[in-house]
Amino acid sequence: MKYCSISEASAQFNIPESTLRYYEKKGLLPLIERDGAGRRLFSEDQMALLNTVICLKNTNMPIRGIKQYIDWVVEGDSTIGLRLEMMKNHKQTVLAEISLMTESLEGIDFKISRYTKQRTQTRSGE
Amino acid sequence: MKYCSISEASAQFNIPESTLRYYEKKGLLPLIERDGAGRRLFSEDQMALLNTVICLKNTNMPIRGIKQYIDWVVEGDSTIGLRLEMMKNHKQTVLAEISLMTESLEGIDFKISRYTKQRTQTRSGE
DNA sequence: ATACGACTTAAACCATGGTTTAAGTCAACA
DNA sequence: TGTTGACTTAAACCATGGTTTAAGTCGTAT
Repeated sequence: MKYCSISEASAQFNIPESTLRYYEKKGLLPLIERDGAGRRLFSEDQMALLNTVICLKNTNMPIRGIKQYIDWVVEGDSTIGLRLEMMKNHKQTVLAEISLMTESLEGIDFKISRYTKQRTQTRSGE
Repeated sequence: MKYCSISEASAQFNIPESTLRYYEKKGLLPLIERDGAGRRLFSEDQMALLNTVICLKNTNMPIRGIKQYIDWVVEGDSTIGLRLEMMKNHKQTVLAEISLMTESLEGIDFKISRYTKQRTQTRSGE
């Protein structure tokens, strides 16, 4: 099993070391081992878990939601039902967010096309 | 021309009155008129502008970005080129955000399908 | 005329998600 | 052996985006 230092984990996920320490403190990266000098060792399992944390973060799940999920992962198989329900709910939340952004983007596209015309024709408006 | 009170604007866009006041204070809603008692009057133009502000907010443009845009709107036609450039850039930012979310959603879908199987079969894993 | 509801302000407060700082430890290399 | 670089901690600090509070004003219905 290969281990990563915090700087390697930071580089691989392009996340500041300070953020990784913050995530550990918040309970998003539990059970991280240490070497003899107290330095963090990220196992492959931890790197996979970090990847999951980042997926959830990328989809705007709040820290305490991610923590709940991680707590359930640590708790074991008995929480699979809860995790499944959480992921299904989260997926719906994310799809709604994407829809809202996509819809709002139409308003932006409308401005782009209006401004594109106006720039050459010299007209007025908001 | 019909005018809206702050409570009507709040209801129409489903935004708290406190947030509308905050936006005005931040310069996102300039030139809002007042009645004899000092109460805000939202004209149709202001409601249209508020709609634009909300579009930009829905797509996660920071307040100071929205303010810059609004400042340019107020400044007039000479800023159409700047506004066009801003909206084009913003569109790319939004598309990138949507891509990241969509991509991260795949990791979530993977968990959903794994957990769905595991729930009936009793297996182990993260 | 008075009480109510809707509005006003400035300022304080809050949550979220980090980032930065200060002081210190340790391993390895010159 | 001593200095350098990577790491450690706790705590302070910061930005963003509001929300809440306190105190007061106005118009209208009773």
